[in-house]
Amino acid sequence: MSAPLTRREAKERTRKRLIDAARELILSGDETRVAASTVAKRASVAGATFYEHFRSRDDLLKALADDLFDELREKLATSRWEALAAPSSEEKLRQEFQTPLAVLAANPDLFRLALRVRHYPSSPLGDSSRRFSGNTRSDVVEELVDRGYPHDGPEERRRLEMIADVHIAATEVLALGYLAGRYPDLNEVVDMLVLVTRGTRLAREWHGRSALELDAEVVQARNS
Amino acid sequence: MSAPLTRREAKERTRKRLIDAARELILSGDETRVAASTVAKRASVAGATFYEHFRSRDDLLKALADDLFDELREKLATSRWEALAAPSSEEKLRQEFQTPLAVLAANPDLFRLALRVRHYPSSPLGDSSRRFSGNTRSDVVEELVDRGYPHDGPEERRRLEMIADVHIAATEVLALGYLAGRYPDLNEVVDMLVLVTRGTRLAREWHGRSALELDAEVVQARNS
DNA sequence: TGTACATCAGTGAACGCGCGTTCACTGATGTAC
DNA sequence: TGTACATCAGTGAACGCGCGTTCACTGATGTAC
Repeated sequence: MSAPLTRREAKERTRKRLIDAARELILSGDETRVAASTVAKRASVAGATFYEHFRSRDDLLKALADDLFDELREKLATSRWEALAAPSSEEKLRQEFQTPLAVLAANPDLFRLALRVRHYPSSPLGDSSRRFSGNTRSDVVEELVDRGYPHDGPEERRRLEMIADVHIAATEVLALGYLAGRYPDLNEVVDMLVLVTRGTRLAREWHGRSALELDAEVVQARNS
Repeated sequence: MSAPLTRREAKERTRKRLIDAARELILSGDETRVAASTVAKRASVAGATFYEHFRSRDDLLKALADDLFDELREKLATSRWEALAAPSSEEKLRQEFQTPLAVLAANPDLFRLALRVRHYPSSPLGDSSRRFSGNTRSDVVEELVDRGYPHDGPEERRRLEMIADVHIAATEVLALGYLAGRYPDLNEVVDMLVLVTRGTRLAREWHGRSALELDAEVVQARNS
């Protein structure tokens, strides 16, 4: 039997249907195709109903974008917890790349959406997306500080941000290559990311010395 | 006095006006706004004239995209020539990052366009953009081979592609950070990129050994 | 060199389409007594 | 518990807009004799 829906329940149900419909549409490709009318059609309601729930198309898109990116950020944030549980410090480092990679690989639609809208200043999704990127960078910077990277003064902070940017970007391209089938083995991908940190972590010993000086030292040490 | 334009000249002039208009529009933001009618208006011709020169809106967009990305690739390709001219091998490496960075920084609109359309499967620009990305990766892989990175067998080739992807992605994010004002000093950016190669070039000594084993060796060497 | 015709670049007006949004309305749910 | 009215979720039809594209046409340029 059909439970006698209260007005509130009915309205919430319809709203959810609209949001779900928009979500499917937005994740399955081109968000320029996420039209108010299309969303309504997919939710099996009249076009006018859309405006009983959202002030405008952009209103829905913004709400949805916040939801989606918060979700992704939360999933990515679990990586640190999981990494902390790893036995050795090497395993910890690998975990710190493994989990984000797995998250991105498991949510290709969401991942691709983030990549797509990131550079669209005009898109209503652009804002949430850039906020998301900024947050992710902050998260990673924090991680680096925990790992003992120097972070005093603006120059060292800037360096940490650069390292975070590089780690994130590297993770993203390689995840993309994995999704494209170019790098079928995630272990190889993690190996590569660990290798990148072998370079960037040299910044830990950077105190006024230039990259070239530092590099020369490392090379000497290896050859000795 | 107005030179008596021949028909051919007149038509070419109009075509150029249309392409230039489209180019300005596409570089100055949202390419979804590059409508046939907008382009015609900006070129000061009637809307119907557009179709005397291009079969459709997509036709123009594709032609334009090819032009733009070829242009960018050509500019980036000069980096290798310039790098070869550098005196020392360290300077050479720095140049290999410095020039691409300078190119991206000098063409922010074009750079941002490439980023924007890269992940749009439906956009008529998407194809050219992805072809461009693939070419750039090949170019960098070639560069790595020249620098003595091992490239025998599918595994090593894959590794080279990964390294190329990482170098490109790192260059791009940092260039973006420079454009955003977050990393105002390009020298610092180059330092960071050189640091990244300090990690990835460890792949040169990788022959069947794992990243962790190799890393342990390096750490030992440094501490000795 | 002049005349008659062919070609062709460019035009204004119109078409159909999908879209975002509005509006007067309907019928079911909630509430006051 | 029943009745009269208020509220409100959802609707169908319509509006205006910008867009991609087409079409019959114009007037200048090219060509054959």
